[in-house]
Amino acid sequence: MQVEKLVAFHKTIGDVTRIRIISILANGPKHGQALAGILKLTAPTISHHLSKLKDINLVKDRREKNTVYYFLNEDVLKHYSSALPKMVSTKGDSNKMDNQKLNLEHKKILENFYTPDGRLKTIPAQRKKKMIILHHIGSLLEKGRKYPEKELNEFIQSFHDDYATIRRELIIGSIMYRENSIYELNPREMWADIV
Amino acid sequence: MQVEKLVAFHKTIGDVTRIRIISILANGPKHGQALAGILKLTAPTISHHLSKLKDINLVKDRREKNTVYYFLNEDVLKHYSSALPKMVSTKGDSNKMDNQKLNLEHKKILENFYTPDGRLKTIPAQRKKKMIILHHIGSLLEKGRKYPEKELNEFIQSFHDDYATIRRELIIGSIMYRENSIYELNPREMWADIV
DNA sequence: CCATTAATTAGATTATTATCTAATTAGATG
DNA sequence: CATCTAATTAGATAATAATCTAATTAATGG
Repeated sequence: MQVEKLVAFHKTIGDVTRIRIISILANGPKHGQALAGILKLTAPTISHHLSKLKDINLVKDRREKNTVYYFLNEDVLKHYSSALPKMVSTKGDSNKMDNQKLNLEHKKILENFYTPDGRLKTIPAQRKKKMIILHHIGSLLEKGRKYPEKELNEFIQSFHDDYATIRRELIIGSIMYRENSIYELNPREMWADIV
Repeated sequence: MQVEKLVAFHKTIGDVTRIRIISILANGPKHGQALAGILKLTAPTISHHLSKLKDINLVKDRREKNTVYYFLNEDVLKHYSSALPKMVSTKGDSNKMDNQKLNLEHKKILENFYTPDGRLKTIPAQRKKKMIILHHIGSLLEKGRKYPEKELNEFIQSFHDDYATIRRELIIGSIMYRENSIYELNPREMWADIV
């Protein structure tokens, strides 16, 4: 999924007239004049909106004699509507834990070291616990993305003020690698292209 | 569900920067500076977008010391994302038939009198069949909405050219009622406010 | 070929909005 | 109280887009 398409979908849906058109077409195909009549808009305006809806493949048309019937492609609607919620629950902390059936021990450790706001209380001293935390932080970075050191610092700082230590640990634990002060994560996460 | 809210939701989501913010917040809370750093935008710009996201309740915040943490309200995301697909499958002809376990006889009658495009071939002469067709047309109108006669004509005309007859039949069959040339349907359909 | 009807395109207007800089507010801390 | 940092607000600019009228294209039917 490219972000642009997802954005285009929502941008197209985010208009009262187009939502009304979708709502009408949900009852079955209609031709342009009918839509214009129901919505009290001119034909060119309807044409304009239909063209946008066709751009994202949400509406298809079929000519019959002189008039063109427009109808919904429900698959597109379902596909893009579910994209964001799916992303959030795949990517989000707690849900991901559930998905991966992360064992309770890990769960507890994360809960113990994080405030409810997602900040680290302290950096675990125990190696095992520390690795769990580091992997977790890593899981929140984006695969394939190159992070300048300054940017990585800022990111880590949203968890803990001692970003230097954590940054070093990420390298030592080989969760990230560095090249000319540019940091990158090992591939793990989907949705890399969004952030 | 008011249309305005649904539109506002999609309009808000339909922006690259805001999608990216959502994607970031899917990993857990972040503060404004962090977002600005990651997205390489200024603080006021981030503030602007967060304010829009807060308007639709998709993002909440909590102050901690001097910095404000923003986090996603996933319920809102799921709620509004599912609204349109739900509407389409509830409202759409074939699906509604399935839902209501409309018996095969009705189904056949509807199929016999409708073209695949949703236009009426003829008005059934048999009373029973006529009522099935009329109820079906009524089911495509919106509960609680007042239809001026002209508008109702246009709507009916998208099914059949003889709108006068059908309009009269809708009244006789008490599917609609009229007051000062304003027509209204008996409550039946959800999503009344969209079309 | 001409007339009709439906749909699209062109062009103009108006409204909305994403982004920036500069100024302001709000807390925290020395 | 003075200072620092984070966030918001104000105001400006430039881009996008919704809608209309007028003109054009497409297909049908006599």
